[in-house]
Amino acid sequence: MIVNQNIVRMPRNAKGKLRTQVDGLRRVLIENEAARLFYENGYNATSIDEIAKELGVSKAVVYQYFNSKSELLESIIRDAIEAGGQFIDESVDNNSESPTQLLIKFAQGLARSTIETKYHVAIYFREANQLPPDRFKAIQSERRDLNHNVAQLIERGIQKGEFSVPDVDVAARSLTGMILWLFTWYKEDGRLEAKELESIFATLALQMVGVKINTLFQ
Amino acid sequence: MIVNQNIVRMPRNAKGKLRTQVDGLRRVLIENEAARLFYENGYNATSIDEIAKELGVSKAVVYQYFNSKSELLESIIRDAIEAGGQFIDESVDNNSESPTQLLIKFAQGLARSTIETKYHVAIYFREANQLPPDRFKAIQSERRDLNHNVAQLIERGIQKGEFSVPDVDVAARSLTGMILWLFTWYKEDGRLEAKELESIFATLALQMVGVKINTLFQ
DNA sequence: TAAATAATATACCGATCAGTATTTTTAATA
DNA sequence: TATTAAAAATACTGATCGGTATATTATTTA
Repeated sequence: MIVNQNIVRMPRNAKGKLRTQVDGLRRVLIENEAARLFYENGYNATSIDEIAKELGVSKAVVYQYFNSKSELLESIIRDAIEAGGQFIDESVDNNSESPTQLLIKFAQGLARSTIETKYHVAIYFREANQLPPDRFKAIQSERRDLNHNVAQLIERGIQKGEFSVPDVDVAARSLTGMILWLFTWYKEDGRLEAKELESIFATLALQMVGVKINTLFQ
Repeated sequence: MIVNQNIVRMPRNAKGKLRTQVDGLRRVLIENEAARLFYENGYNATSIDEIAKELGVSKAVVYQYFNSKSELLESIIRDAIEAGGQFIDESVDNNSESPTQLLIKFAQGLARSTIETKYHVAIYFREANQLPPDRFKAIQSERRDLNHNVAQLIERGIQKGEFSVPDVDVAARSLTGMILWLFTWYKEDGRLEAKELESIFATLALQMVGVKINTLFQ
């Protein structure tokens, strides 16, 4: 969630529902600013003071919403996983569409999500091991699940005679990797629009899993 | 260069050629230990004292071989780029082999190199922006060159009617990205041998660039 | 074996920073 | 307007660390 607005002082009369909304908004603003700074300067090289200063507040405010620096990091990483994971989750229980159709949706969705949450994704892959060991392990297992689901999609495509790959697991990792790789090179002001990139990745994904052209129009 | 040996005290009678060799070996040993620790704990979270301690020496020894912590980081990153870049360099001036053959060699070579220098590659992508700005820019431009060369190879494949991709530049980035992605998941004790992985990536690469099966046997 | 010096270890300095305790400011309300 | 308490700023602490200056150890050689 990107909100183009400065953080404001919390009004004392914010009660009940309004209180919850204001709290939620401020939490998001803090997290997004932290994400920007972690992305640009690195997690360890960014101080809480710096984040607060960018928001025009003191670090006491940051500590009202996050109990520690690592909690802030974990929140950013969880957002990245959730944003990227939703598209494969949607396909895993979908039996009405063909694996080819589901793969197209997945590639497009993951590309779009990676572009939209580029900072979060980059921080996930660069800084996840800065989390406390138990939190890091929790994150890792969620990632395995995601990969498992992509592999399952490819597997079904093979069974239906639509796909052909030399190794399902490596193909699944390569597929997600090639799209997530966007976070290392995507620039807002680049040659291609997000929409065009989505379409390009869908095609590359289909080619990678060896889709038979004739199944596209059957 | 991985050397399975502890760092030793520099003998005072090491002169001339021997001196150079001992110096070189110790430099490599320090760099590799630093790479392991940077990989596992992060650049900023690793102290020079820690690196020295792992090697059984004091940090004064580290500072004999590297003038600063960032110089150590730059050396690791340069090694990663050189290791990965050599395979595309080899193909760029090669006109005797077909783009298909060159792509196979590139995919295999990059996969092998990524596996062998996994720590270095990971550090490159995670920590490069911790370098001083001018050093970081120098590194970035070398990476652009690599991508340019891969794009050129794909371009030639298209001209010869062997490949077909929706966008040359995105295909080039996706190709290298999918293979480099290995650094995020490859484990020494995994299901597949390095040799098998090389072969799998060669096939996935060919499929990704839409190689026509008939050109493989023509 | 003593002098000399290369190699290395130790001690130290200044700066940074996460997290917390204390003080100040703000604004609702009586 | 005075009181009160929530919200935020400020001040502070203990620990870490890059880099350097000084001290110590080892080894060659006279």
